[in-house]
Amino acid sequence: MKPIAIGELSRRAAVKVPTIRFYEERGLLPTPERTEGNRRTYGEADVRTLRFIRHARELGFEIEDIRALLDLAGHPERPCGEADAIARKHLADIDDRIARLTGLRQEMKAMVEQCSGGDVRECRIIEVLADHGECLSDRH
Amino acid sequence: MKPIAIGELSRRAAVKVPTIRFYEERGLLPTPERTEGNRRTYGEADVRTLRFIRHARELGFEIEDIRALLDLAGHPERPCGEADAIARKHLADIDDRIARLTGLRQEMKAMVEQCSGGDVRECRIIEVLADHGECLSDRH
DNA sequence: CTTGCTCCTCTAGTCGCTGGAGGAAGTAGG
DNA sequence: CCTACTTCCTCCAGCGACTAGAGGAGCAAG
Repeated sequence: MKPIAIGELSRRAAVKVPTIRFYEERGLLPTPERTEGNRRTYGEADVRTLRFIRHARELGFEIEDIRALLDLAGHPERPCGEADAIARKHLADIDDRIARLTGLRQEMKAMVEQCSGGDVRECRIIEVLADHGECLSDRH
Repeated sequence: MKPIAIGELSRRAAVKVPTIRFYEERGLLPTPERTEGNRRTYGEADVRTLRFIRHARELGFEIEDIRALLDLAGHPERPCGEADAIARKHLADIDDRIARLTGLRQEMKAMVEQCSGGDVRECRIIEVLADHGECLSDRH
């Protein structure tokens, strides 16, 4: 297994180099070994971990949650109730966000469709934004 | 029309007091008049403007976009193509976010359901997050 | 050996707030 | 009129999660 440089890790995990260093500083990634010339070297495990982190971030997990999950992953003998709790919390969260965004989409769509292409005077976009009472949805 | 204090404005527009001052500093709210004792005083127009801002923020508009919209609103003689463009950009954005979140929801749901309640050893949550290839969706 | 890329550390900036310190002004009750 | 309480003022620091830049060193290919 040949060592992986930070740039390659960056490409393979689709995470920018400074962000990798940031994750290391925040304790999400283990302190990597260094070459003689003081460069970080990684292995395949780090690629997986970093993908895990990126993926979790895309799912909206906060750094703290991710650290908790990684801690858990590092201790396979512990029951996974905690990981489950974190994930469930996020499921609820995601449902909420989808509902909100769907409502907002309705409004935004209506706004765009009602725009007559004329002056701002008769532009519904600004009107609708100005008066919350005109919203199509009350989900927010 | 009696003057409105910042606290009342805050309650009526559902925007925190420091956030109001922040918006003022960022040029989203006009510099308000002051009382003899140096307190900001607002009017009904400010309530509407602030609601406009809050609403736009909830829709995910950035401060810069909001400033552009407000500028437009202040010049009713200009054509509203720009407002339309901003709103359209956001509609596309929202659609994208909904699609992504829906995919993520699937995954998250599968994760939670597959959690056996046993050890981390057989916990799907960590596995699924660790390996992007197991995703149910390719939308992200 | 030189060119050009990657990497190092460190610091500062981004966005959109949020909170606190320390003090002045306004208000309601006695 | 005095006191107590609330609201407001300014200024400054901090949050999360990066992102960007300066200034310098290491390394691989031609």
